[in-house]
Amino acid sequence: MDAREQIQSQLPLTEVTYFILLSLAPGPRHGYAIMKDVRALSRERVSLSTGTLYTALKRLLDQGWIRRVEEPEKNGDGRVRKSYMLTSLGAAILEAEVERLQGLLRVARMRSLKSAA
Amino acid sequence: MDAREQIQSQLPLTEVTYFILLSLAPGPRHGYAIMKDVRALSRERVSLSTGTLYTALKRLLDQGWIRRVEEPEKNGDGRVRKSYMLTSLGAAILEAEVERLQGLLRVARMRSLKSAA
DNA sequence: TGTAATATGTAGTCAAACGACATATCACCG
DNA sequence: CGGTGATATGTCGTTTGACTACATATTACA
Repeated sequence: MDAREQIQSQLPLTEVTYFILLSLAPGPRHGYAIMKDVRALSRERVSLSTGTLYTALKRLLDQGWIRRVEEPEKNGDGRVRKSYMLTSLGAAILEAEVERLQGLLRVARMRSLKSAA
Repeated sequence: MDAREQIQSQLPLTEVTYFILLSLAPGPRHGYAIMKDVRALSRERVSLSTGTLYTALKRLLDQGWIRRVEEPEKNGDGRVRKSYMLTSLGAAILEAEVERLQGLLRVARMRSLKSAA
């Protein structure tokens, strides 16, 4: 199995996974910031519960799609916030998912769905 | 809960559900024809197992998204093929899902995913 | 001092896709 | 006439992952 097939076999992403990866696309974020970002990105439609978020982050770490970022930035306090960033694998999977989504809309247009015009 | 919220609460569709509904968008089809159509629509990527297909069809019937079509067309033989068509609810849900997918791609563009350009 | 926002996590449940299995007919070829 | 592949419909058991509920702790502000 080549790299492309390896990636394709992970698709489709769930909506939750898609939004988490997309939230990390511009740069590192910690869990709670991801929650707020996803809510904003989805126009309040997707509100991650903490159960969903942290089990998803654990899974994404195991899969090697994201990794922990050591935070040099202790903002005065000593609080530890665990930040995450995309790995190159994670970024590749996100790109592949975007292409898959485009394919879904392409076939909707083929089937003359007015909303897909 | 108004009609729009009723529909929104059913999203996101799974990929399997999306393709089945899309396969029925142009008109009635029976199970096996749906299987072949989905395979073609997805460029061989999505190959429904019969376990997936028939349990999905049963669920979609229960939900009232599709309904059985009485087949007047017995093609010479007496074989019974069970055909299905979209209900107006099913069609509305498919349209809403197309709009959701467009939203997913819109945010990917916002995040400068090159593949979403 | 209390309450809302920030922040991270676990446990148990449920929906749905999947592979494996089962059955039957039809068309065609050797 | 017998076999094989396509057509056609279905069940069962497993696994994945999202969800709700629960649990804990800090910070900021009124």
